[in-house]
Amino acid sequence: MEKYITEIAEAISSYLGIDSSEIFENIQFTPPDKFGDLAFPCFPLAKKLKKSPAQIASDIAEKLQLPESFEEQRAEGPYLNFRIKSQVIVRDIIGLINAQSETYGNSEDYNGKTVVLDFSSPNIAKPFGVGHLRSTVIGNSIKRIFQSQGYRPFGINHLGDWGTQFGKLIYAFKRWGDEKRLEDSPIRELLSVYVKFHEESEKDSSLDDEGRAWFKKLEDGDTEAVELWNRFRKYSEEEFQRIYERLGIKFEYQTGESFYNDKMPAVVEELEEKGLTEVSQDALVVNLEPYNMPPCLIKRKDDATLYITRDLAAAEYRYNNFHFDTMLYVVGVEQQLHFQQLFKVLELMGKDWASDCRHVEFGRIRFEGMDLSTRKGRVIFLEDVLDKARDMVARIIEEKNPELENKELIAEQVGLGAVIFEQFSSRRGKFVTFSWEKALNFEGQTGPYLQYTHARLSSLERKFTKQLPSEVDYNLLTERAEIDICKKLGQYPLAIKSALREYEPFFIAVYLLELASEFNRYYQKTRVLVEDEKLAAARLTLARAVRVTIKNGLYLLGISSPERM
RNA sequence: GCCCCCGUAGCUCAGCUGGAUAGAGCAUCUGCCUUCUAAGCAGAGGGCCGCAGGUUCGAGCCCUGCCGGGGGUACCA
Repeated sequence: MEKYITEIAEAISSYLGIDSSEIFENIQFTPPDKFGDLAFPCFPLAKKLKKSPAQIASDIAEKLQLPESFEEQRAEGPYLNFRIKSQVIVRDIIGLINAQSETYGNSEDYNGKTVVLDFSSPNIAKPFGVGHLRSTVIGNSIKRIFQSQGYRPFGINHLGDWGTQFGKLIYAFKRWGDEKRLEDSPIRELLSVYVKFHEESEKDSSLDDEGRAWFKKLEDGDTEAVELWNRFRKYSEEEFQRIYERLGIKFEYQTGESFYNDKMPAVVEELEEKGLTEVSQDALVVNLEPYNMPPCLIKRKDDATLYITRDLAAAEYRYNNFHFDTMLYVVGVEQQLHFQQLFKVLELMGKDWASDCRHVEFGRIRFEGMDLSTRKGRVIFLEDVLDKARDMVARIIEEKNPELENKELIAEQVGLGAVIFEQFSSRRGKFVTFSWEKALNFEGQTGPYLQYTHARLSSLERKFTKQLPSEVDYNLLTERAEIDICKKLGQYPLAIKSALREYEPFFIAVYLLELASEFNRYYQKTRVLVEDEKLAAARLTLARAVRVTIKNGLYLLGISSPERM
């Protein structure tokens, strides 16, 4: 599609003597079914040329040499509209998708660049709840999107394996925990003592000091504390690993916060050397008042470190080791201030790469109007959600397609498709309310809808038993719907580019739904495998282009595309 | 108190750097399975785009105020 926009931009540019990139920016898609395909609104030129937009449009329309891929240009009020030659677009797009297949949509725009993504990052010793799903799934998708455009990605699972909460947990386990229960069901036992701790600390705030004291011991290497912490960590990692495997997610690094323990003193020293720190209320802070922010706490009054201290060390370490061009933190909005402080302190330290760091924030998952809260024990285990989705799909398969092979595998893939896709059903900044009804919906704008479309198209290809002619005659695709589908297919690379620009996988989800829906409308009333073999071949090629594009797009979202379901 | 985000159809959300008649899905109602998977398709109803001003040739989108909701705000992450 970009190719055509460029053609127009260059033609108008040489006609008017204006920079073509400026025109390129202004060219837009027309509202569907009217006014051709691409439009150039003439409003911005009105002042410069001292003529009305409508006048400018008709002037250009009359005199401009029609760019070669177009069959028509006309002025419609203040808009100059262009219609692409349908044979050209059909040949170009289907030809391209056929040739590129699995790589359609990929580009080398960012070859040689490196991106670091900090995502998922659950806290150890706590269950992996639906709350963690968002960062995990969004981060994974952004990673794939960046990779598809040439970036070399480093996905880092910055496990929350350090901090005061572990002091609390150690204290709580020593006081209320049970060895046997820990052996049998580690995460549930840890959750239960953690919840107990927060119940009790409501009544007796001295418990918080106990927790802090145990964290201090842990940081100082106390044997008992370290031994318990190690066990908590081991149990959690086993649980997480199981879930990541199910979701098909891999990290280049699983370096949690504790990894940076020995790297913090250097950062603290550097801050002090650069004169950025001061002691306030017995704590070591960086004063950020000039920037309208509360002070950034580097060390507590008992000398123990804080979250941000570890993040500073981590950022420095990552820059030194990966030399990233961009670093993305896929973390909830509620940590916005934390990241503003982090980036500001890095900037004050003179790290010029601070401006390459970005907080990709997303809205939290709520449950029935309330926030999920680990502290209060309000958790929905992600595994339970995935299991339920899988079982529900299995039931539907039993009902609709009992002959299906590999039922369990496909039920799992489709269940995951539903749960994952739901995370892309609105912009990432939105808060989402978890409901079983939505998570287990397989109709309408859902993952299974796309997977189903893909499966039907796969089946179509299986049913075409004849040999595809080596030269498919694209000129046979003359129906309006067929040409429109090609135009839509051509927009796929643009959807990826805007998804990348705004760290917004949602754009790809929307695009795929539009594509699938447009194709399904066509497919409902037009038979593909017709008697006329040449026509059948041409339509089948179109169908395959749609299937491949859906599959590629679903991959970028982290969803698999079964061929039968 | 201060800072940030949100308010569009009954519900959940789109609406690209302001641009051509505000769009989907769910839910409700009505049709379509002797032909490529009905997890599909077609159709219907449903909107002072929170309220009030302002900027502009043009505002759901930008600015100001107000109302309503959410989040953050020094020893949690």
